Amino acid sequence: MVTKKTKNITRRLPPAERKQQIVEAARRVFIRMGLNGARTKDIAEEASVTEPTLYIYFNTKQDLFDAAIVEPLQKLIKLPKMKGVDYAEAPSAKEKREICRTAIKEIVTSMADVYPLLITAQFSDQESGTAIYNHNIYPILKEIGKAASVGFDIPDSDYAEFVALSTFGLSFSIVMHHHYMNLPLDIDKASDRITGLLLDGVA
Amino acid sequence: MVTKKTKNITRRLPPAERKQQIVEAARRVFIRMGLNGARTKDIAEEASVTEPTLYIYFNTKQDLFDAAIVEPLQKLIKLPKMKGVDYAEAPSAKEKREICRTAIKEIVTSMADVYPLLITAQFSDQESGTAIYNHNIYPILKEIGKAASVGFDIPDSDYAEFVALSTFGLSFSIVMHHHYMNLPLDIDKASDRITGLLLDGVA
Amino acid sequence: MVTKKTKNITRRLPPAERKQQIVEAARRVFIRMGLNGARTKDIAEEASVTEPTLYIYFNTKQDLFDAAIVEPLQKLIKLPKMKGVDYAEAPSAKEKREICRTAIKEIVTSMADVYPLLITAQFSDQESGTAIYNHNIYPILKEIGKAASVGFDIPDSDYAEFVALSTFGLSFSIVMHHHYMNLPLDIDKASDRITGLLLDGVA
Amino acid sequence: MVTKKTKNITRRLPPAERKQQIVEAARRVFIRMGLNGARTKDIAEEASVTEPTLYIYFNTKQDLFDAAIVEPLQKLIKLPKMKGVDYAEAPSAKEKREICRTAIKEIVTSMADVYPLLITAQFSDQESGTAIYNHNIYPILKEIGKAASVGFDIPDSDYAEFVALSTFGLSFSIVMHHHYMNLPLDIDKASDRITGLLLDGVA
DNA sequence: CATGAATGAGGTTTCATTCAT
DNA sequence: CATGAATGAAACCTCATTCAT
Repeated sequence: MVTKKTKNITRRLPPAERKQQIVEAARRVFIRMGLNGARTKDIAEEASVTEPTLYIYFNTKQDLFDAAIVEPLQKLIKLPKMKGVDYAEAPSAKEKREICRTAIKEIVTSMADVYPLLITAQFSDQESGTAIYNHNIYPILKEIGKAASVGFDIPDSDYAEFVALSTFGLSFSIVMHHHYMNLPLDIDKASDRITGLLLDGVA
Repeated sequence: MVTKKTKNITRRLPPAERKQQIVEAARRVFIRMGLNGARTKDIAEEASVTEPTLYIYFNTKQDLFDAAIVEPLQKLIKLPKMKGVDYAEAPSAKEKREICRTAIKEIVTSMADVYPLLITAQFSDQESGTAIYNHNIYPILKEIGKAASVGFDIPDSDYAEFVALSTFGLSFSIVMHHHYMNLPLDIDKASDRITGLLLDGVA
Repeated sequence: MVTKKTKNITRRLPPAERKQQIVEAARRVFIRMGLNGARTKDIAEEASVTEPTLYIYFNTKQDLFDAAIVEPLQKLIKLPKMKGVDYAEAPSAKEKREICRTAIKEIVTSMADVYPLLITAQFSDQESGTAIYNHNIYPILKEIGKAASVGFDIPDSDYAEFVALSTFGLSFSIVMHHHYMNLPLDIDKASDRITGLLLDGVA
Repeated sequence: MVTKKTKNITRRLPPAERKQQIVEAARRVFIRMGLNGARTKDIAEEASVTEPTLYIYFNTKQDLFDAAIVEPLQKLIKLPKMKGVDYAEAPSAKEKREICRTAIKEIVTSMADVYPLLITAQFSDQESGTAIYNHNIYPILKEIGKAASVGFDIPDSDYAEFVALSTFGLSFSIVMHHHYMNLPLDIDKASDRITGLLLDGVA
């Protein structure tokens, strides 16, 4: 008697699900290995499909990278909706501080989500790094700068940009630290500290 | 008339010079393309030698990467000698501020030099990123933290670490900005601003 | 009119067949050129596949060498089942002689099959030659020696070993001769002569 | 004070000596690694010279191989001067046996010297193997055959050739055994045994 | 004569991608 | 839709050999 061999991999998934599965697998591998270090073979294995299947859903490895890393990065990086207007209208210092804290918490939260994508996309090579910075990061910084400009009442747009950059740098370094030390990130604590630093300097 | 053919590339350089030339070419290419994106062919062309010549001086591409990126990174990253002791002894607030400014200027200067190496080594893949962070970056941060702890009179070592991390993040983001916007970096101005932020918060 | 281009090589063979095809091609090339003289390019051409295809079925050239030369050598070299026991029990001289002739015929037959593999594996370099001799040839010789010891009633195991070695040498040289002179080998005639020489010396 | 660096390698040897030194080094390396496995780098190191120096004395690696392996092989392989004539004239059986033993001793001695060269040249690839066999080995075998034909009074030249081949095979296998088992070869004992086998068969 | 520096040609192996089923 | 088989292109690296000193 011959028994039919059955593979343990999922066959004939609905296209959307399969695509999702591939994108997520690709993301994990790209984050681990970078664009050029990742092998389509590894992505396929991670997604429990064969390599040709990748090419049903994506034309090239670069497309897959875009779908797995660049697009979600762009989506996530837009999220923090600055409430500069509200901020300007807040009368008391205490309220101002609270609004600021909330905004920074949003930024830190976003950074925590975005960090692996960011460093994967941003630092894969100089050219795409520059592109990402110009098209995706800098515009956000300018928005944050504007909000800061209104919120902190900074007329000097150059200094406002510096403040925005600082917010980015502070969030980035905190998340980086927890990332490489493999520590859980207490977002509230981090946001509080960053807010404190920004408003008053080192305690 | 037949003229003797002469190649326009420099032949028969002393080993030390040739090696230097190769290392510098490799650095440029690795910074542009990353470890996995860089091609030995490109490095050879950039250095005006043939590929086999690379292998006279280095056994593998990885060795070349180490010599071109990792080793100088490690050398440069050690430079900023924190003067926490001096700082503690400084009596007046004004003097303290000045010492702090000097220290930060050193850090920013170092960051400006180190930035391309840092992102090339740190973000080529997760594994080496973690290694670099643990062996090269975090120890420095702890030193800066100690200096900050003494200088700012911070008893909480966790918070001191946060301050060190902040210094890193602020320098990093400023240098990053100028790097991708292809702008010259005014180190004095940047240091002043960072110092101001750290000591007093946003103006 | 444009006709669909079709390659004249067999595509999409079942793996077992393709592997077999590659192994056989590799064997021919290795026998012709030796391990270090053989080029994967030549093997691929001989097998009517491209070089990468070789690496689907074998990890390295050495693996291919093992599969094409070493493994069949080990398999074939085991075949001659000595019938020393039968031999001892054979009563008459005539029967003894016949049993001896049969055994030697088996050895010569085996040698004829094995010869190209043997010299390819044995004489590619000193190290592997020694390994093959110790692991594959000498054990067989010891077995033959034991059979001879029983069959010819030789108490001196050292002399029995010499007899075994002689059988090997006689078969080897005969097969070698026909191999290089490109002559067909008459196994019966060869076996008869060797048997005669071993039992009675030069006629 | 700068001291002049002095290399520890011998410079400016008389050409003949230097050539000799290179040939011997090459021989050792070729015997160990085979023609295609040997690296000119290894040969140069073994000879304590640099690679270009090899090319002062030899045009190609193949030339060096010929000088180191093929030529000495051809020289040594000619040595055993068969004394077939003497043999025919020897009257008594005992004298005949003694002359035979002497001849075989010469062959075994020659084989012991020649063995490493023989397998290196003969089995590096099929083509050169065939060439060596036809030009260097077979002619000798024919001579030995003629001597045997006279000495043993064998009219059948085909059988005489078989006897010559047998002498070769017996010597070869004995020397091979001692070579791979790394045992000293007792030439007298080996010659006695081979003589005995050839004249009388297994004792 | 001998070498240090360099290279042309080519080796094995990898990888993203395609084709036929 | 998914795969098993195969490949073109090119990667890293090696090696015999040459050139200028």
